[in-house]
Amino acid sequence: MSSRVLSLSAESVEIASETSSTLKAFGVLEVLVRAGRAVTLSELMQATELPKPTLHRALALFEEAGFLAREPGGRAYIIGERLSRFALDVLRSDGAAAERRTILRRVVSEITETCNLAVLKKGALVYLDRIEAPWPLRLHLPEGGDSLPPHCCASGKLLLAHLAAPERQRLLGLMALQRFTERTITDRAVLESELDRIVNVGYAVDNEEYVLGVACVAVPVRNRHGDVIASIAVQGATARLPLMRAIEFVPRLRAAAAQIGSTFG
Amino acid sequence: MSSRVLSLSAESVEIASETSSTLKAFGVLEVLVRAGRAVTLSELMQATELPKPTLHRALALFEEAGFLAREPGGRAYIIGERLSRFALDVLRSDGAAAERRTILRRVVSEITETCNLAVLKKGALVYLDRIEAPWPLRLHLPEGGDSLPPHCCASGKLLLAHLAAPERQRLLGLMALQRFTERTITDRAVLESELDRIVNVGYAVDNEEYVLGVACVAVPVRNRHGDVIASIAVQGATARLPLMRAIEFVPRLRAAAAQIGSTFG
DNA sequence: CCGTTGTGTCCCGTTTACCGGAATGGATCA
DNA sequence: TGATCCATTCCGGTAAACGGGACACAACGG
Repeated sequence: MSSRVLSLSAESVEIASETSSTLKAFGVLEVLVRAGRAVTLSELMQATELPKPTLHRALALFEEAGFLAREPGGRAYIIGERLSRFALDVLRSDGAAAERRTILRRVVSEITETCNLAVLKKGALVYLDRIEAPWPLRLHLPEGGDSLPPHCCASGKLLLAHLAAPERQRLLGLMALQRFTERTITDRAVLESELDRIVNVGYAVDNEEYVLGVACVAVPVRNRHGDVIASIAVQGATARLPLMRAIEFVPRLRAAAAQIGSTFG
Repeated sequence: MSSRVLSLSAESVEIASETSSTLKAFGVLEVLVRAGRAVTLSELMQATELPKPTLHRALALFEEAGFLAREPGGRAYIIGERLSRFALDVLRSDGAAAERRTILRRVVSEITETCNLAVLKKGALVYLDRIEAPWPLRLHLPEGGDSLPPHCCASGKLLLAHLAAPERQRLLGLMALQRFTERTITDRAVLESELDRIVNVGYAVDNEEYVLGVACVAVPVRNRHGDVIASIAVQGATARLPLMRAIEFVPRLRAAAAQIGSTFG
């Protein structure tokens, strides 16, 4: 049937609940683009759950600006010249990202375990990049936008540990220390001494503290002033990668961290 | 030097005089993306002539939503994961994509061998499109989202070869050059002279360097400024398509490349 | 031929989120 | 230590987005 609702209902909630008109409009574009064909107003209404006039205004705006166009002979919207050009520019301007990803990819191909590059953003851990090792058993973690609680993963603890003392205190005081497994550290004093230990040994581990059966080891990435600005971590199922073996990767991770650090101005 | 003012003054008038906040924000993204590197708030102020708080709000919005990210350790803005994914979706489902597909299909029907259209994304090769020739023996390559290592396929080498010199150097220095067959080029110096040769002759070959029994020939797709932005390649089992015969298709591929180049604004 | 249904577009009073000058905070360098 | 530059936040005024609803228009079926 043609009643296929663009199969994008997951997205719809986000878009409709978005407060900013700009992001709403951008979400509409994402839906349209992912459909992979000309899309009509009503299809977009179903997919985004936005009111008709709102959608119409956004689409008219983009059409006026050349980002969208109308299907010749029909009313459905298609991608415009300007948006197409913009997309090409995006893909061409990924110099530094390409470098980092290449370094990460190389580590993964050497140790054949999943690695990631993460930073702390507003007190939460977010991944800048992640390369999966080609094992069938994979951990499905929030990609890109979403974030992880820092108190229970290696990267998070590592980045917390290297914060300036007052900042670290402030964050620790605010964090909920939610329990995920029986090994999650939920005691503030214990976490604090763990962080001190991490600074001393120079790496952090997650011994099934977030997901049972998954262990991680993280090392710091430093800029040229020596500040810790990100972390590289290796992560894997303990069945294949027991913590002790993961720790053996620390020297290799450190080498990659040095390379990646030098890509940050 | 770094005193380059993004050389985008032409755009600035439009953006500052734009009434809609959404289009203003989009214009900012266009400027940022065209810069091709991390850009700071003040640089964008000069390039767009927008007031500081306005810019800051737009950028914070995009950062929050994952379209942009910060240079870790720095303040400059870079392209985020979500924008990158969006761009790839646009190029794949563009109205122009239909046109490109038509051109590609015609080539395939003329030479009855599989052809594809690819770009580099974050240092890896991704297909924008691919038309299979109707032979029973087909190569099953990573579909859709996945990507290929560039050092061992014709398109990858071709696109690497046409990168700006410093960028190419950095990427080469970092790549793992994993071996896939006995013919894969795993020596950096050899690869480098191969890339130089590719620039000179104007096409690239893959002589069973990725999969034994599969050969490819790739030619560059250029935009109207002459920049290499993508590649078209023909690929086939050597049993049916020995490399020497594949090379005979170069003129035909070049003609298609010229046509496809003109579909990229 | 005329309802009916499924569309796309427009109007307009309400409200909210954007605007941008100015003040604040926080680096870096002399 | 103070000067300077730059990013970030504040805040009152206002313009722009919002969305219910009405209207046009086509495509059908009775």
